[in-house]
Amino acid sequence: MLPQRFPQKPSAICPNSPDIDDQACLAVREVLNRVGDKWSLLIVGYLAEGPLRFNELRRSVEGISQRMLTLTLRGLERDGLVARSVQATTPPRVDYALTPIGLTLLEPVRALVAWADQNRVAITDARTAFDAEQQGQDRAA
Amino acid sequence: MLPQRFPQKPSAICPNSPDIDDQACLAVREVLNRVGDKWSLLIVGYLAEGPLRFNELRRSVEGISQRMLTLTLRGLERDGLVARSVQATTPPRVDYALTPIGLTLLEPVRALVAWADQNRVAITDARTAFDAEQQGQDRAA
DNA sequence: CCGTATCCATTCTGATACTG
DNA sequence: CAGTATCAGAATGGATACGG
Repeated sequence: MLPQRFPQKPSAICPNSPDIDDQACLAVREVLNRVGDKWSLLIVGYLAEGPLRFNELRRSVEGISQRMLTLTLRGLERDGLVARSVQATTPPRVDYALTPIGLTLLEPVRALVAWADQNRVAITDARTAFDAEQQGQDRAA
Repeated sequence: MLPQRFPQKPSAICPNSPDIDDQACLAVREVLNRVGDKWSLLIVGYLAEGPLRFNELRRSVEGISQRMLTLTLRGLERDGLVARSVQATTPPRVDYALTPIGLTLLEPVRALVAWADQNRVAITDARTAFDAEQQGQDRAA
């Protein structure tokens, strides 16, 4: 409802429909932020095959620290993408599983991953070419 | 070819096909890293409607600093997603446009954005509920 | 087993000032 | 107009130690 000095919106990010406002833009970026961090997608990927316990995830996601696993799981749980269930046995057993929403996330994520996979060679080549050209520029100067 | 202590791979991130190796996993995460940063998708979104000059982008992408616009554009250019064309007039005119690869990125990105848009309310609600529950936990302790 | 707390290094980002 | 350089603060991530 606030006056917009820059009413133009990026079609890829926020479809130009009347009921998509700046709030949606922000929400989209927040979601992308979560999904784009270092571990979230990897964890969602592992959970796609079924629930896993904390230390099972820790062993699966090679290289992740305990701290980051906890933090990332909390984030996913907070957003309602992952469910945490505790059985108060000794020792305690904690399972993590995708929620229904978490499951639906899998589809667009897979599309993006497929794109990344299809274009990774082209991207690597582009990087190499770009870096080589930069080198040349520096020498020319 | 190296022995893998953890051969299991996240299906969402790395499809379990024989010719997708750990390199692909890394490449995918690199791509996701680029796409997941603060400004890239926003810029790709604006360029989806056609080429734009540097300062046109600056005015469109509200809140971006000159520095970050430069850096993000360089990154996208390096990855071959955006093309930079200079006309050496005075003052110089520099146009940025999506490359063919950049254009193909738009489709999976739109799918993710659509998901984010469809689920943003649920996610916001989940966050509120989670935070409220955390508050309760703190008080209970 | 499943965390939390603390500390530290690295990276990212924005503000500002300056150049061809 | 289209950048680059420099600096400071914020955010991110890892290592380690400790607690329920």
